[in-house]
Amino acid sequence: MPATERSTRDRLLDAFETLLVTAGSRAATLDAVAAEADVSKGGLLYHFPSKDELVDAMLERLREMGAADAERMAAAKNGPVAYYLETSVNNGSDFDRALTAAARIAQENDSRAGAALADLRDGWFAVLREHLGDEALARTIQLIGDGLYFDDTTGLAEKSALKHVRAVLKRLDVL
Amino acid sequence: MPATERSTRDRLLDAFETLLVTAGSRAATLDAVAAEADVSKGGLLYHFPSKDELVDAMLERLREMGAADAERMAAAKNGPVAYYLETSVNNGSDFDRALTAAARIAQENDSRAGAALADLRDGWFAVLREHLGDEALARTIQLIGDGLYFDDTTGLAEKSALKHVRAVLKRLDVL
DNA sequence: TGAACTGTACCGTCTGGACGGTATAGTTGA
DNA sequence: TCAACTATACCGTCCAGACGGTACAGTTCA
Repeated sequence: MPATERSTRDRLLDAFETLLVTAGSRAATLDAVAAEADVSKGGLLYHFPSKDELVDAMLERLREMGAADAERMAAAKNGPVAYYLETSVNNGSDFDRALTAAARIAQENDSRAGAALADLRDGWFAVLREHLGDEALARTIQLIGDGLYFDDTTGLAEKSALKHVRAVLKRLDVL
Repeated sequence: MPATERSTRDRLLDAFETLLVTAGSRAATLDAVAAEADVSKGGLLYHFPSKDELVDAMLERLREMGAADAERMAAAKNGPVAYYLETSVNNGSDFDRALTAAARIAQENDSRAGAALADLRDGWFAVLREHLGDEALARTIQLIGDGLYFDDTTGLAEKSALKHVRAVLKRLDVL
């Protein structure tokens, strides 16, 4: 196991996420995932004996990334709110991709994915609420973040959205 | 076309939407749609010769509902903002179902569905902006609506979210 | 030391079922 | 009579998953 390269296992999870994000869950077949990762189907099934376990592994990796993100948010230089809003718009990061992939699966009524997303959201909200000391404001900012994220993932993001949000939050003395 | 009952055509579109919303696009097969609507598969294909035309008809019906909704919003008794926020949370209405169904399809990278959703959003934004005379505020409120909608459709809506948003918007003298 | 063996990491093929769509013959009610 | 269906059979394709290999790096032990 050389530490220098991305492992086959990770490459398979990357490929699964990429297909979910760029083409939807219908297109994320085992064959397609294997091809995207340049691995044979047999190789994929060696690492993940079923599609279900592929999903589980993806969500597990997402949870790890989410916990790390909440920590970075709490310690962010310009404060948690600015960090949260900036990271709510899609940067093309691994974390964004994992998040969007999980949302795709959640929409197929997968309770595991729904639970993972809920836990991530709870983590962010805890930081916002702790920092602001104001539940109404924390909830509202979280909704704005959700809106930014939703617009991005549905491909209809308004470029100036973040600028407008900042202007309004300044009126509320939050930024 | 008797006005007293829902036509078979409408029942088929209803069934298609219901399956998309409750089980995701993978589950919305032609067989499943026909069964949900209590129509034979042949009957379904009589009305919609292909799945593509079923999608087109659904989006067309959505656009009609959307235009009517924007009109109601502009003329709402308590103002467009209150109307917009209230209708951003899922009421289980036909319109909500159609909207969510279209979002499901849009996420499978269907450009028709994406365009339909974009047009709906543009309609709402025009009303918000006209009423508020403030682009930053209009964009922010639209983002909050998007957030409310997103949370509902991913099954993790916070019950008190609307109340909190109202409190914050009052501080901004919007409500 | 080196033959026998073990475990890990794959590859390529096959099967059974589901899905979209076609076809066609028959039924029902205005 | 004719539009609006029902019912059933079928076809080609795609997909999840099972299966039987292969390659090869270590380990064991006589």
